[in-house]
Amino acid sequence: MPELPEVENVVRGLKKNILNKKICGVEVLTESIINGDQNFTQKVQGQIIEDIQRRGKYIIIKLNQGNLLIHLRMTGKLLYNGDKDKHTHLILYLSQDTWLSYKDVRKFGRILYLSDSQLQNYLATKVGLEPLEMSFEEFSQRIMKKKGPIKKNLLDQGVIAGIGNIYADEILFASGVKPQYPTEKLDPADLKAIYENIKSILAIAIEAGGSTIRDYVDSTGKAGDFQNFHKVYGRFGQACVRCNSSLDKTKIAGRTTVFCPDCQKG
DNA sequence: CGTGCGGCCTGAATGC
DNA sequence: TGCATTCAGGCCGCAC
Repeated sequence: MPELPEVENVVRGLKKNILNKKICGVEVLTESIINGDQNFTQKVQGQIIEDIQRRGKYIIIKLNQGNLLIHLRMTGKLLYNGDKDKHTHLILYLSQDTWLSYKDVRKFGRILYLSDSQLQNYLATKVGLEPLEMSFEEFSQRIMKKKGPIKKNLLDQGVIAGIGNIYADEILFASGVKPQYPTEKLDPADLKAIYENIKSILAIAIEAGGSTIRDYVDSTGKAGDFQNFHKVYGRFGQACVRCNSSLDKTKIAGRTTVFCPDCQKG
């Protein structure tokens, strides 16, 4: 499930391979992936790929006119020169006999063509702070406007963009705060710890190539390593690496949540 | 306006 | 063994 570190690795891979290439042809195999946009091919064909950026969990491919806004959701993959199979939904044929394909077993992901103003509007209304760039003041101001379980608010993309289920649990374990701990009760030391761990865990995960749980790979087909360093995600019932207690499990905001009942406060 | 939940999807894992 | 059910979790849209 691609979160910020995985998406960042996809973007880095794409930058090596598709920058400045021309989109010579478009093959739409599954209409729902482009939200049924009947003019998609016409809008994209012939354009040059000028830049590739990440914003939260979104990939933005900047064209000479307009943008592709891509979200991989759970099982989406953008592959450079990848093979075509029954889960391939879109192929962009590029210059120099290369191609970029979109593969997605569950078809949750989306690839939308947006003008510059549409893109700016979309990001401004839906996507919150960029975790690797936010200041402590920005973070604490935003998060303290929220109530309820801290994990729920770390997952809220309108507050901070890019944290999903894996990294939320890992960040809160490292911070010594239970995922269900009420946001409004966090003291300054908790906030500081959570802030620092957001930055450090995401940065380390990026350098490890992200986490591969089932099938995440970057645009060159390479899996990540960070799953080998998870301390709570996927470790329900196993021993806490800090205090040796048995890790507990619950549901928060509809998601499986693993935490240590003894060395996380709350 | 905010909140919570069903729907979207498929394949792997689990239950009987 | 085989069939049915559950689970995985991001985000949208809708009901309240």
